[in-house]
Amino acid sequence: MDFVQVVEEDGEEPIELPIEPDKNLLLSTLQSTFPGASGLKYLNEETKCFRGIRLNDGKLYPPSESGWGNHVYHCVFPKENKRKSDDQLENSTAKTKRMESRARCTDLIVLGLPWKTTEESLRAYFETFGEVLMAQIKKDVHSGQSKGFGFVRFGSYDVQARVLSNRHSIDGRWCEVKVPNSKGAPNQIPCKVFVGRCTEDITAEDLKEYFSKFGEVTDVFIPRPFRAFSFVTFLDPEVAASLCGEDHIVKGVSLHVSSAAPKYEHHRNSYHNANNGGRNSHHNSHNENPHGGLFKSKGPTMHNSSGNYYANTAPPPNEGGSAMLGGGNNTGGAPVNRENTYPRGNRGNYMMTQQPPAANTNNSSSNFNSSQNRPLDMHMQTLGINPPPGPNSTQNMGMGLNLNSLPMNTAILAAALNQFGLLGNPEQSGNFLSWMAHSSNSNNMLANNPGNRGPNSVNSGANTANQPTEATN
DNA sequence: GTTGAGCGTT
Repeated sequence: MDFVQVVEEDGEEPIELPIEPDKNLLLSTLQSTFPGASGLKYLNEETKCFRGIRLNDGKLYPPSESGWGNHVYHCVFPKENKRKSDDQLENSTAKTKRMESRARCTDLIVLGLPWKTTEESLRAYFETFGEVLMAQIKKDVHSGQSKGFGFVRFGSYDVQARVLSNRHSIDGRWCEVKVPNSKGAPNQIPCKVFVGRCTEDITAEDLKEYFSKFGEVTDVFIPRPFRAFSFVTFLDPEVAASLCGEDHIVKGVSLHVSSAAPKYEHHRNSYHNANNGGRNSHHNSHNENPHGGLFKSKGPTMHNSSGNYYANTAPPPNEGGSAMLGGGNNTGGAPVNRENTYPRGNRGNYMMTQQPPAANTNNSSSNFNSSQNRPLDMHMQTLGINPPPGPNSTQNMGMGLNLNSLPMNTAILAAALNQFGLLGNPEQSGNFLSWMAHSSNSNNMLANNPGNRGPNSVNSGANTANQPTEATN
């Protein structure tokens, strides 16, 4: 068997690596000794330059017909910041690259660690791939003994991707590195948009035809029975993003495009059940739960909600009691959060994306979200109004609204809801109207007198906490 | 003090 001499750094003692019968050196062979190495180079005596070794299909090829020669080869490691000029590249592969680099890192679980591996040695191992933000070993609380697994987080997605695609021998044991089950898919940009103000005569084909001029449409979903909104999924999430917030006229109707998955970042490091952008779920991503049951998938509890689709479907009439759970997509057996489901017996069991309604069901405002078993936010999206973002927004009034951030008069909203027949329950409509009267006063939308918040303001303390302050000094 | 599929006291 022939060998090639390889060093990681100049001046080190070379290590001889075996080459294959066809004279190639397997990249995996190289990486088993030099984790993170992406190639080889050697000093060309004639030019005094380093010459790179051809890599194709996981094989490193000898630099000349005569083979590897007597060179001492140097490992090449990817430079993390090499690709700063990505913006100049606009072909589709560059775009894909860009999407990847935009994707965020997640903690990775490292399974099968030797008992002896420490956080230091774990970090040292992975630092050969790139910047390590965190390396931890899970230990028994009492004994301090390693449980044989740990977590690692990288500073760049490229590094993370490379780590995930390699096998790892850490402290003499083959270990597995995976995205933890406790995470959803890594955050990605949604491919799906919400299209509000649809009329019944607008077909999926119409939408597809119209929106295809912006990019490839991979899916159109129109909930049945008719509910005045639909979802359009694009192949390219950037196309989807670019359309959000716009009005588009289809068949003479002004449709409003908005995000299908408002991102409410409750936990900074939370990628739980993050919407994967529909890329892997074009046929399974409408969150429709037609049978009125929970999603069947089980698994470790997820913390829900970042990037969950937002109340985009309601059950058919008479099928109340279903809980629309979490998330966008539940692909890959992504676990479903059961924590945020409503208790049994609570009608209008829609996921609120944040908190179940307060126990006080007599609270009039809390009923609005249950109007016809649909969250008010959904109605708002139907009207092309995005629920206001922000961690506290759905706590206002207990109903997913920060009134002051509404872009419109609540009276108009009420009228529109009535117009759409979304306030079917007279009792609840009554509640709605009384709430509207309150909120109209309190947020001065009708009074239109921003400076005046006199003693008649009906804002409760809880709500005023989230009101924008009018004078900051 | 043992072990070898799993999923993280923040």
